[in-house]
Amino acid sequence: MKFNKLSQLFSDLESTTKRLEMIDFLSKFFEDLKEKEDYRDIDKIIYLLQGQLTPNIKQFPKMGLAEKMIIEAISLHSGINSKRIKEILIKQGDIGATAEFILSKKKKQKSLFDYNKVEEISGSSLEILELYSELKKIALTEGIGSHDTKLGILRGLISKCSPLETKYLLRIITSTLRVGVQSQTIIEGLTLAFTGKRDNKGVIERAYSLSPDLGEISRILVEKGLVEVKKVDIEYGTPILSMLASREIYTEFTNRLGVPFVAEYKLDGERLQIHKVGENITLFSRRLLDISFQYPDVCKVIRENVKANKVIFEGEVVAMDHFYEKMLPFQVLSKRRRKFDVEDISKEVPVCLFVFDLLKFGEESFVDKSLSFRRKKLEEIIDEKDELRLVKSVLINSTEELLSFFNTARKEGNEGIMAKSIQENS
DNA sequence: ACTGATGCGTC
DNA sequence: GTCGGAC
DNA sequence: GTCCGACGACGCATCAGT
Repeated sequence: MKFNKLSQLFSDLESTTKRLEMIDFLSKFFEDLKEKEDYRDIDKIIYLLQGQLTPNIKQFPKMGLAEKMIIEAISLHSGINSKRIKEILIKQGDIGATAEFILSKKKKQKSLFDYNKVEEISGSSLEILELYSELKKIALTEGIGSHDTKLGILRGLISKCSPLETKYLLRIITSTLRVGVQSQTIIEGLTLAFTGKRDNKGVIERAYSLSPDLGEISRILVEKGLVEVKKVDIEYGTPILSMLASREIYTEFTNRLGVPFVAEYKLDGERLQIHKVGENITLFSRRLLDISFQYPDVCKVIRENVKANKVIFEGEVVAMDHFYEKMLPFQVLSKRRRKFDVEDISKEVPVCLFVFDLLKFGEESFVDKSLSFRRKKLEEIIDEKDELRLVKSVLINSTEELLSFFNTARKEGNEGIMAKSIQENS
């Protein structure tokens, strides 16, 4: 598929704020692929729609280009100095629109002198595959001179793009595509186009949350059907999407959840999803980056104190004082977010992993098991240590109990508390 | 070898 | 992480 | 209530320029 077709979709999506209309644009676009049975680029199209090059679970580098660098690129390409471009940027509001504005002027001028380059001017020839491989090159370029190399590749791309295409190209590069759709809306569009019924959304949503690669899910859907999408399950080595909490006044907990419910400390640290396969420990961040290298001490304590050959679980890693008595605030932990001198800093800033959930044990998925069942299993398999504990969790029966739990939580340096329903399906 | 600008990812 | 807009 | 995007603080990595 040509990039101009995708650009047109971006443009359509951007033209409305109505979700239903966006879903309609998406499903029409997908139905067109369906008619032509042209699924070759489906995964790449999905990634680009998400404003990304690869799904988060692929540990692929970022572009390393953002607004300031793009201004340089536009400047080089158009001959307009960067100060002037910044002025236009303020007026236009975004870097993509700025480029579109400048280029459409320039190309008009150019066409007066150079009739031979009509194709270049219309910019309609760029294949998504080519765009994609060039973008990958930009992301993979590193080291001395990488700056210029990246800009060089980008200039090449811009010269093959129409102003409209350039607009979205630059937005993709700067991670500001913002056409109003993200995973949930894309899933709706896919569901409608390829299953005909919006009710099937849950199937795709579930598959995506357990294997967060929407490009791959789409491919399964179009090539093998919904039946195969249903079979997608949590796997070792593939991090699942994090369940996010929402903020609420804690006195509202009883109203919403009824009693009893479970309350846990909300810790001021960094969330980790841990995959243990034998001696092999992988730690994933909330955005599914593999950050195992950052916490060798955590990996070690898991290796030695989690009595399960294969297991996936979640916890919050928190900075501790040297006696492992007091939890320290997030800023202290953030010193651990580094690539070099990892061993030194891990001695300087000790941490404790507070485990709070179990996702898979052996070959058995725990994602649909009840909270108490998951907790019980965790208690069985984890030998608590200074550096590895289960998060404090209690059953709350009354407002009085809630109040006192909240107060102790705050006293001990927590951010607050988490409330979890004890219903089976949550 | 050092510094500032830029980019990135956590909360 | 928070916030607010659109639906 | 759901979804998306705009926003901020902080610390570290990388690279260009010197």
